[in-house]
Amino acid sequence: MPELPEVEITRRGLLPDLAGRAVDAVVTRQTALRYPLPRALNRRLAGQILRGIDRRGKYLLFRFDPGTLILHLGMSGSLRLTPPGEPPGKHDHLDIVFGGRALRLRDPRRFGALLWTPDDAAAHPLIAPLGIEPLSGAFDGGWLYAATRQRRAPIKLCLMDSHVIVGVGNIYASESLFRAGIDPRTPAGKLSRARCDRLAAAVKTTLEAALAAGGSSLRDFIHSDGGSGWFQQQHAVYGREGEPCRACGAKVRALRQGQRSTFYCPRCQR
DNA sequence: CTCGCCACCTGGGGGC
DNA sequence: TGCCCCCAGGTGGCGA
Repeated sequence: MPELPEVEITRRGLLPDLAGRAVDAVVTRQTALRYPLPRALNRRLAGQILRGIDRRGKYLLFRFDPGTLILHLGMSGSLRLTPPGEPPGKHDHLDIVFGGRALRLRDPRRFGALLWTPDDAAAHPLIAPLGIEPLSGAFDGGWLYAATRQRRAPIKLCLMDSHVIVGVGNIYASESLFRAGIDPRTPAGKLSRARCDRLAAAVKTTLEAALAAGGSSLRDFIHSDGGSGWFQQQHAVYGREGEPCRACGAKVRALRQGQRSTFYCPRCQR
């Protein structure tokens, strides 16, 4: 489910409610996520103050004095704050209780991950190899051009490789390539410098538009009953196979790349 | 190093 | 109704 904008919206929504607050208890119901849940979370965190929530790629980093809780929402994970006493649902695997309210992790597919590190989270084996942040100033056409020279893989797969660029998932990869007018099958190393400029700008614009859309419904999202899911967005090509391109009217096409669906406009994207 | 493929898991929808 | 197959917004780990 979540790509970078959804993860960032979650972070921003939780931060003002939770930063500086002490954990009352941690309640674990299902320990089999992508990795087994860390042991003794309640003993480790009870009484500890949440110092801050950072994000690296799609990982959320919950900072405590003794260490950092590293959370990835996988494909179906979500976090929200529940009112006191609300009973957990079937896929609510973990609660971190702050003053009666629970920060509740729901993840039906259990592709999510929760890890604990007493050390610098940036040095953790899952965090250290991550690629560039697409919304950072360092990410631009020049960077993208240099990073793709040796790559023959299709540009769409390259965009989704978290060891190259973080946070761009299946939806926003298709959307960004549409915005840049680039065929998703183009070998990454064949992109000209000018096209890299356009693509880097398109990635930023696409993610920022999603952030803005989510930001407007942020409070509802974090405090909702969870049934409303992620904010909706008007996609240009994603999920629109056979429908007319919003720009030129040609039929949007779908194909498979790396066992994932790609959507593109055959006329606008060359 | 780069690549292509598999794995993990549950649920929903369509076709028969 | 039921069953079976396919699909789903991620990514680590494997072998080539």
